Order: sequence, then C-alpha cells, then structure tokens
Amino acid sequence: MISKNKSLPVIEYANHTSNSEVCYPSCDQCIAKYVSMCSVLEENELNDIAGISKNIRIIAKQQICVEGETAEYLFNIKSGCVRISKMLADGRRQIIGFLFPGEFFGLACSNGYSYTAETITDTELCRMPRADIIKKFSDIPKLGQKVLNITHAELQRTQDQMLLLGRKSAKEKLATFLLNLIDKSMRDHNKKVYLPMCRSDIADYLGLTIETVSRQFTILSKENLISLSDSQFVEILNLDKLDIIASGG
Amino acid sequence: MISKNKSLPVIEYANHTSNSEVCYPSCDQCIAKYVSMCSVLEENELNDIAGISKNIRIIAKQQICVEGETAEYLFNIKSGCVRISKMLADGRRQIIGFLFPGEFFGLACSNGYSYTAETITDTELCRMPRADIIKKFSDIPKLGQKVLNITHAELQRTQDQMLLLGRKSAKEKLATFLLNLIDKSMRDHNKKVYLPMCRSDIADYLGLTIETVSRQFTILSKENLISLSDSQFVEILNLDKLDIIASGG
DNA sequence: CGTGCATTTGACCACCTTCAATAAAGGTGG
DNA sequence: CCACCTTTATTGAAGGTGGTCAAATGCACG
Repeated sequence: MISKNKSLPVIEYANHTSNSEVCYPSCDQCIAKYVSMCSVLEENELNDIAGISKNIRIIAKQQICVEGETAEYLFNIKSGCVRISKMLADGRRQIIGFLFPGEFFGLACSNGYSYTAETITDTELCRMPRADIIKKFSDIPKLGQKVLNITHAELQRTQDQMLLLGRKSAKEKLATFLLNLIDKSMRDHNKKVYLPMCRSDIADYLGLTIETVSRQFTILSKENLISLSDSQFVEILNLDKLDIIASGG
Repeated sequence: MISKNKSLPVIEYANHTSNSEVCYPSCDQCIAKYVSMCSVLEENELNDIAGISKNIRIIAKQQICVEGETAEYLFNIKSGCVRISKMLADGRRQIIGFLFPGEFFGLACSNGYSYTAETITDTELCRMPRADIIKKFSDIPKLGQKVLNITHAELQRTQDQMLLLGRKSAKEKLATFLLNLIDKSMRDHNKKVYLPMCRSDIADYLGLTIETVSRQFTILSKENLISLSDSQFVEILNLDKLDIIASGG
C-alpha cells in the first residue's frame, strides 16, 4: 500500500517525537502556501512562522497526536493522508475525517486534543507551536479570519456528515463517500480514485462494519456504477447514478 | 407546550418577515451580552451593532431561515429554543442541533444557509445583517476571534455527535442526549430537565425513530435511571449510571 | 511456497424500523 | 367546564437492514 503512494520521494522517516526533526527550510514549494491558512500570509510573515515551525516526516500507521493529550502543536499536512478519530471506552471508533495535503489539524479549543490523529500513508507535516500560532491570530488578523473561514467550512462538512451518519443507508453512505473523494481528487482529471485508507477506516468513517462496506462495494460494482481493479483503486463508471443514490433519490 | 414556557412575557409575536419588527432597543438585559459573541464588545461597539440589528419575536414552530436560501442575516437567540436541520430529497431529516439563549446561527460560509432553522418554542431573536457583521470581524479583531472560538467549540461538539450517530446504541444515544441537556441547564440546580422539543425532534437529532426514542425512555424509566412525570419533563435519578451508559461503558 | 494480513463472501441473528393500534395530552367550541 | 377532535406519545407485533461470527480468497513478503 505504501509503495503505491508515489507522491513521496525516497527519504528517511522519523517519528516526530524523536530528535531528527529539521527546521522548516522553505515554504516555497509547500502546498499550504496556496490553499491553507498560510495562503493569506506575506513573505515576511511566512518566514516568521517558518522560523518557529518544524518539518516532520512520519511513516504510515503512526500516531501524530492522541485524544486528551496536551495540545502543543498545530499541524499542516504537506503530503500524505491523515485520519482523525474519536473512541469510546470499549474501543468503538468513529473516524471524524480524512485529511489531505493543504489541510491542518490540532486547533483544540481546550488544552487537550479532542481527537487522535494518525498517518494512513507516509506523511510530511509542518508542525507549528499551537500557542504561538494562536497569538498570531491577534498580530495578523487576516490569519485569524482565514482560520475562521476554514473552521467554518469544516463545521459545514461535519454537519453534512451528521446527515449521512444519522439518516443515510449503507449504500447511500458509500456512494456519498466516493463522490466526496472524487471532488477532492478531481485534479487527477479522470474518474479513477485512489483510496489510501483501508476498509476498516472507511467503515469507521461511515458508521458501518468492514463487511457491510465490502458488500456495498460489491453491489455498486455489480450494478456497473463503479469498477474495482484493486481494493484501493475505484473507477467511477456512472457518476450521475451514483450522485442520485448519494443524495437519497 | 407553549404556555409552559415562562421565560417569555405576554407579548405580541410577529413573523420576522413582516414589518412589525422593532429596532433593537437595548442590549442591557440581553444574555448574549454575557455569553455570546457580543461579550467581547465595548459599550460603543455594542451600540454600533445594536444600531444595525433588529429585535424579532417569533412564535413556536415557525421557520426562521431555510437551507439554500440567501444568507442575509445572522441571529442571536435571546430567549426560546431553535432547531437547525438538514433534509434529504425524500424528506428524511437530520437535526444538527438545538440552540438556546446566548447561541447564534446563520454564519454561512457560502451565500446560502447550510441548514434550516425553526423555532421550537416562542423565541426572541436579535437579527443582524450578516455581511455587516462579517465586515466587523476586520474592524474589531477580537470579535472575529471570539466567533472563531465559538465556531471551533461548535465544531468539537459536532464531532462528538458524529461519534454518537456512528457508533452508539439507541440507549447510549438517549443517555448522552439527556446528560448534554443537564449540562446546559444545570443552572436550574436540580436534576429536572425540561425538554422543549418533541419526540420526533429528538429522534431526528439522534438518528432514530420516535418509537425507538419512546421505548428507550420507557426502558430508562423502568431501570429507575430517570423519571418521566410528563413527556416533556425528565428527572435524572441516577446520574452516574446514566453517565456510564452514555460513554459506552 | 508458506505465513500473515486485508478483503470478500456466506449464514445467521439482533437491533432498530415499520406498520398498526391504543393512550394521553392539548386545543376548540358549545 | 366538558365533549369532540387533533396531535403527540406509548406500546405491540412483524420485518428488514446491517451486525456478528466464521470461512474462504487474494495479495504481499520473506
């Protein structure tokens, strides 16, 4: 699975709690400069933040931060895929979201992280001290406003997910999930989607079991709405019909 | 049901689209001054916003704004209870949240409202022009920051609700719901909670049917965890056990 | 080629839904 | 104030969607 992710060059990875971190060298080629909170910053402001940030590389399936832990850092994703989740005492898990390059996480409003974040693929992060960034919201008002916009957009996506979890059938859930992924990766221009996450991640995201997810994949395939060349690669064959299913038509 | 809501004096109500609106007379006794976005404002800033706001009274079970409609206004709740919801094409509904005095809604990030808002009880609102308030985020940075804090807290509550909708059983859902209401109304100091919303509202909030909600109320009663003197009044008899159930223990 | 993990498929079951009937509460008019 | 009607809530019985348990298949890697 990891070897299929071509977006990362061959580099040495390090757990971000180890001391092999390097100071953020340059934001020039960082995607966050264009789409994330950093996009509102002037050159000098960007350098300022880069000076207090660190570049982190983490291999797949590692924890980045844990629900309840003191929230010291804010993370911008430069490459890879991250899942954030919450758990019940007995181990039942709900995945809150999958995050891709340009997105950030860790902006807790209490002292502790409200969710656990883990890498799905090998991931490159920009790690910023949370308290310092929050201070910057005052110094650079447009940064705070940008974060408000991002947070509010995130809130609306989460509310859409509430509708999905509370009221959609298994089939509708999976169709919605696939269409949302298409939206995110439409830059690839074709209708083939790579799923970096495994079936149990999809299940815990949609409030289902892996068996039900698998069965629904099979059903959508048999109806010629999608094609599964590999369990990680989905080709959308009939976007319109999938859309109708996803919206409960 | 309406007559039981003693928080409102006997006044004439008007739909907010009619012309019987009155300019916001004074913020002196408004709860929003203490707990909402308005709490960060100086006297003159508050007056400034009051000058462009209107005081609205709406009777129970009326629409305030509709999903998709152009988002012209932002609303602060002064008294009463409001539900916000989203619908699928075939009528399936998910209630996103119940809002109480001091809370606000309507801060859409696109042009249209992302949800429908309706009064549950008779409600008094402070209606502010959305575009003007958003402009004020720049003029008064601490206002923008306060709204960011509120929005982020709201995001975390919504994520908790995702865990509930995706992974909790009917019994756990209802226990969680009751405990959350207790938290909100603990100012009443006893463990008797008034439920302004009907069973179908609770069902659509928890991703259940009214029958299942009703059955779970009965079960919790028979286990002596709660007492239902009236379908709208719940007394918590065993908070600890309810807590264990709610958290999936 | 064997081991280990992820995914798929099958059989059975349970929780919640659906459908239906009854009970209780609220509102209106006499 | 009570009869009547409507709305809401409760309870019961039957059914279905998705869950649980189990086995088989597929794939990567040594």
